Amino acid sequence: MRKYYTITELTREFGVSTRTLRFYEDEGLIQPERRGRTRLFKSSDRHLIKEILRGRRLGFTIAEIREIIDIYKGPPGELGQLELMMKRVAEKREQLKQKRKDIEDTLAELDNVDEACLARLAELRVGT
Amino acid sequence: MRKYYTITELTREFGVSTRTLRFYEDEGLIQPERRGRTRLFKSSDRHLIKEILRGRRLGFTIAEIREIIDIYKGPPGELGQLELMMKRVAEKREQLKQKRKDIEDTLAELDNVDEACLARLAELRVGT
DNA sequence: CGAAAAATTGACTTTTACGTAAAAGAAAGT
DNA sequence: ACTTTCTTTTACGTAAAAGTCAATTTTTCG
Repeated sequence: MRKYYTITELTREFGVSTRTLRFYEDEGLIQPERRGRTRLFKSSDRHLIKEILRGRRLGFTIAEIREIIDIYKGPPGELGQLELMMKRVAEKREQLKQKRKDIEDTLAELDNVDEACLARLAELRVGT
Repeated sequence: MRKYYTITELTREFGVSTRTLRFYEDEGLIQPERRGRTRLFKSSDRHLIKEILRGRRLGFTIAEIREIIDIYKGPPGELGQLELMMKRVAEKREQLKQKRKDIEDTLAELDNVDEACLARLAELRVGT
């Protein structure tokens, strides 16, 4: 386990710019330590970045990603808060399931296209 | 089977604005007929809109959605084009599978959160 | 130490995907 | 016929998510 990552190490690993990581910091999604002015990223920050980018790939907005991250931060002590959190978890789950269904549907259509292509290829080989 | 849909019928059905549908037309994603100036949407247009919105939910850009739609338009005749298309189908499939994996991972983390919440709830009930 | 490479801040710009408003032509109900 | 409701075009506006540029530090390494 490494102690710290520099910002450029992480930009290279994840294929994002420094501007992007600083933007995420401005947005409060990550809070790397500082030595003087320089940012020091720990592996927990690195992991958070992974989650942020995962959310991004799924088309979530920064606000939505923030919600998800807040959820990960662990359950609060108070009863009302707990119930609210579980409700939010349920909502996110529904969103994700919808997306998964969208993916399955799209994959199915791509399968059809693929078959049509193969059929057309076969025709061509026979020499239409 | 209905013959035509008006623009507002579709906006209501899909929960989008007229501006959005016109925007998609400007972008060449749909091409409704015209009677005079008024747009007439057929069920094929309606179906296309469904696909567009599905892509949108998945976080695809308009350009990417256009690619997918172009793919659906059916296999071209020429061999080179066919091979190109199959390559693009394969690429999209990979993108979608990545997204699906992202979803599974996120769902798994939500499961953990849920469990933690339930555990905390149990503690509260016993009276910590 | 001293130069080169890396990091920081701040400001301005860009792109995407629409929102909004204005002005005017068409449709439909009474 | 008249009013209300739709619809259209044109044009400008905007929020989100960075990109880009410039001017400074700060670090690193020979």
